Amino acid sequence: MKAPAATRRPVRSRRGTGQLGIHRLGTRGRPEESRAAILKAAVAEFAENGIAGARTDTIAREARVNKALLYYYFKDKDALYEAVLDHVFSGLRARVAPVLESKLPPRQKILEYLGAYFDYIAANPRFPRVVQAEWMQSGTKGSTHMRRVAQEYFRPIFGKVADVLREGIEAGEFRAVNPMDFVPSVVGAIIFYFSAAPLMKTLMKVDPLSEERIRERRAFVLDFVSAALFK
Amino acid sequence: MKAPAATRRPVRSRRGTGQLGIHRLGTRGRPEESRAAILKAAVAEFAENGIAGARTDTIAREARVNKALLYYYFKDKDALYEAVLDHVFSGLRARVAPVLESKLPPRQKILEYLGAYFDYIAANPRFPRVVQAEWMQSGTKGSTHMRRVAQEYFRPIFGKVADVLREGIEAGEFRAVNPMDFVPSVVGAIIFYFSAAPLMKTLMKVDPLSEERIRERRAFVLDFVSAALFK
DNA sequence: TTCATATAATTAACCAGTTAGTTAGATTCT
DNA sequence: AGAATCTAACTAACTGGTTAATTATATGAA
Repeated sequence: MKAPAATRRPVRSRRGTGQLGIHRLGTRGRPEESRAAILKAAVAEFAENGIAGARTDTIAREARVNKALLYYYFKDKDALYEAVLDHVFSGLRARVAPVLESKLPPRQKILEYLGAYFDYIAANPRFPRVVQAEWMQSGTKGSTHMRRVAQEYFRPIFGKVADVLREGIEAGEFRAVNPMDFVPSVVGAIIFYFSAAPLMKTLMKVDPLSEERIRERRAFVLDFVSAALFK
Repeated sequence: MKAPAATRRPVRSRRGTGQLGIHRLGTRGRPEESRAAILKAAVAEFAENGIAGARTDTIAREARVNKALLYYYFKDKDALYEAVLDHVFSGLRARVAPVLESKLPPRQKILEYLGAYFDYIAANPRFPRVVQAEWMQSGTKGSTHMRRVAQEYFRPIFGKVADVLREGIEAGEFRAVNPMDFVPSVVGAIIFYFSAAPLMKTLMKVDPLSEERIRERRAFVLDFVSAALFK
């Protein structure tokens, strides 16, 4: 049976979340905030569930915004993910590039680079997971924006690190390492700790993400790489 | 004209897809093979698309088996994934545990351990991705079998590596490292290279997975860790 | 040897729940 | 008024999982 069509009355304004108090972002909210809230919620959701596992409904709900607004700001789920990637990597580049462009001597430059990298990840421990979600897609599949991200962020940074290494090696300060080996090794060491943290937590007494532990970890990474790279 | 019916010789084994050569797995084929084919296809699919992104239809198709058969052998998608995890980790343990239980002196033992680990991953470069898919789920979510896998595989191996480290440190051969730092660092260095390989491929000339490159990479990892750990 | 029966292996067809994305409009700001 | 921001309600397509039937093999009684 269908309801009498005539009854369809103009809904009027029955707005508000239903919850009181909480001033929602929609309806006259600063659009910047809405967009930012969506992006932030997306980071969390993609990190937690991967690309395919992320739910746009959840992202919208978590951002306290109607799902359609999400599609107002972002073309589709994939574009949203792309925006998340850009957010993550532009942040990383912002911390790391200045160091690599500075005039420090090779030793310090490498150490500062590692430190900056580490600090950025430590401040955003969810990021490695967001990124790994992308790598998984990048096998045979097209993954167009994977390539873009690589070009835009990785290549220049990689190039600069390679330069520093060459410099240090030529100066006789570094052992002869291939950047293609060195970079993924140190990045892997930095990133892996954080992406494995939840798992580690289940089998150690220590909280792997406690402030104190992170300090210790940072010192270890710098020392470990120093010992491995410096002559 | 049709051949005289009398010639109808006992068909014997006409199992075959209709395609020649390829004896299909279905229709009363050796069940072992079917199960194995499903598992193999599942590894590939999970590695490529993550847990949520993996399609049971695709797995079945790729295994040349009806989807219902997949559910005949495995309770559900999650159980299948669990089986994949067991497959991967029991393989790893099989290579690594004997080394750690041997009577080698600490130095060699660590090197052999790293080598065995590396070789296993190198022989199965998809595995890291399968595992990372799981870690992503393990945030706030229950991820019951994550804990199980950690208990069953990681803890014992971790414990043994920690023992070797302690031994080496006490003997004055190793620098004093916390296993909680050392293990994720080296594992990260090993794994990361392979999970990042597709991405690296897009921005280097060299194929990061070529046999020659892998040999080089292996040597690097052993050397790098040696320099960082040994006094 | 032969035929009936049980059981393991396998499949085609289906379905109910989910989810990305849309539509048509409502508010608010300038 | 007009553009920008925002929403409730809706839908087309997909996907995990099920069901009922089918085929092949083994077993055992006659």
